Amino acid sequence: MATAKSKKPAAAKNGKAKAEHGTSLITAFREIRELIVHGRLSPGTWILEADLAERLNMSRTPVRGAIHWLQREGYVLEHRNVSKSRMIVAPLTKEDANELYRIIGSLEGIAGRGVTQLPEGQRKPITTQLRALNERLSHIASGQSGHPGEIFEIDRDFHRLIIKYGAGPRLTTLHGGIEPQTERYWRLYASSIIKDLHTSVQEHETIIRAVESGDSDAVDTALQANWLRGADRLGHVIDIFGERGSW
Amino acid sequence: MATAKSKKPAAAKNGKAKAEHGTSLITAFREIRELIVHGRLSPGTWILEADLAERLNMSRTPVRGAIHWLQREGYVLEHRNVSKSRMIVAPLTKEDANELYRIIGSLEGIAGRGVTQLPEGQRKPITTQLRALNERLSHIASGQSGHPGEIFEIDRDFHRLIIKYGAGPRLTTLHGGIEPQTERYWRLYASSIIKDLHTSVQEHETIIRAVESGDSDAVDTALQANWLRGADRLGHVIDIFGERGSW
DNA sequence: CGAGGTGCGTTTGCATACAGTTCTGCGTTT
DNA sequence: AAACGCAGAACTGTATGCAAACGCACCTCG
Repeated sequence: MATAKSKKPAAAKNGKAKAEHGTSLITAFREIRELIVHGRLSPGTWILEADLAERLNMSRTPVRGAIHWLQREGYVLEHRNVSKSRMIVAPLTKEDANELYRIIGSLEGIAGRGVTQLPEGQRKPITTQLRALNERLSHIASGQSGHPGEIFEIDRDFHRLIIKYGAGPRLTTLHGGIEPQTERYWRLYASSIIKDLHTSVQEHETIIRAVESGDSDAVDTALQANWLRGADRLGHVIDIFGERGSW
Repeated sequence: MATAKSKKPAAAKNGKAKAEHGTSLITAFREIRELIVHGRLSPGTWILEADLAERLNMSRTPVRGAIHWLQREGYVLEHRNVSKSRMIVAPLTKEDANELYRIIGSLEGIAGRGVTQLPEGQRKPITTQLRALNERLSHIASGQSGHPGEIFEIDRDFHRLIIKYGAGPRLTTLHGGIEPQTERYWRLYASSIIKDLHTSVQEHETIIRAVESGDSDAVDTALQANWLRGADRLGHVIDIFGERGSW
């Protein structure tokens, strides 16, 4: 495949697929990231520029740029040491998960400190929102009703709130680059998440209380603990099902 | 400038300027980063692809990619909200410095924890190296002899050692992207660094002792404190000399 | 029969051409 | 004289062509 592609050379001319907003490069970046995160590009498989370009109805240039971005953020690795890199989708390993979760926990810890340094008038509505999200999680935990996707989204929103109010521009960008990668692992983890959900709810409750008390160290610690526990739970699942999952 | 540049269209054909190793894109990335870090591209000024391409003797394509990398890492920002980004060299502000130092301190804290978890046989030679570097700093501090560049390099090597032995691949990459940005601020700071050098030496000593004792929390805390103190000192200088420095 | 070399195909990386958009500067009009 | 509008230029973003390099397979020689 991806051999003689003289079929749609200027197919994107009539602006069919670029209907979204933003530039093609950003579109390509998001699309390819989605493909990787959702597992449509399996971990360990190698990436073909021309193939993706055709799939996204654009030229190789923006696709190329997007792949390089993804490489820098860790979604893509280069096989073979130097020169003429052959890009592969980053595999999912236990060590990588541990490192990834440690990093994001640490970053969110910083953001959590930022939240505590807001005046109390601003902190109050934030805790209200956090509590509302955690309520929903708690409700799902007791009712065993929600499907994994919903749980994931609520949890993600919970953490994003902290970033939104506690992180500066740099930290926000950094987090935005790393956070989606946790979704790759989360999908592995989804199977066994529901039974541990109450633990997560409790950890979140600890975080909220720390925010309310305004104790920076406690917030930092609680956020890191939440992620580290997540890494532990994830590591357990990986031990059972094997690395790289069953995509 | 950067107007009608029909002079050296295929000048790079004979492989004159690409004599180094690696691809052009990586070369461009390093070169432009150097230009920014060393202040030859002043903070706040806007970046012209064509101009840089001519300066580096290559086409706009790799330059373009490099600029996008730099943007993602925070060396470059886009002026004008969305669409048709006009890139500018990231300005140096007090808030940014604080955020930057907090982030890198946190990341090195993780690496520090990693170091403490090595078996003692491997940890010993590391502390020896750390001590040797700190000796040199201490010597300079008492003799008031070294020039700022040397001090910077020794301090950088100190922190890089911790990354080298305590960080995984992800953390190493992340740190490698962020660390050079501290140099931009360090140059601002250079003027008043020598008189505070003994403080830095003491902080390093604390770090080393924490590593020796194998106390993860202590190492983490000590590293973060070192960076936070640095940010404080830097903030003081910025208050005096004004933002954006006197490049 | 095995091992090493060579040649071809595929793919990446770079350069350049082209189109769209925005900013600037000058002229005209009120 | 000042302000608004138009025209022109310049810069960014994208597409495509071209060359070199990597990998694989086949063929040949020991």
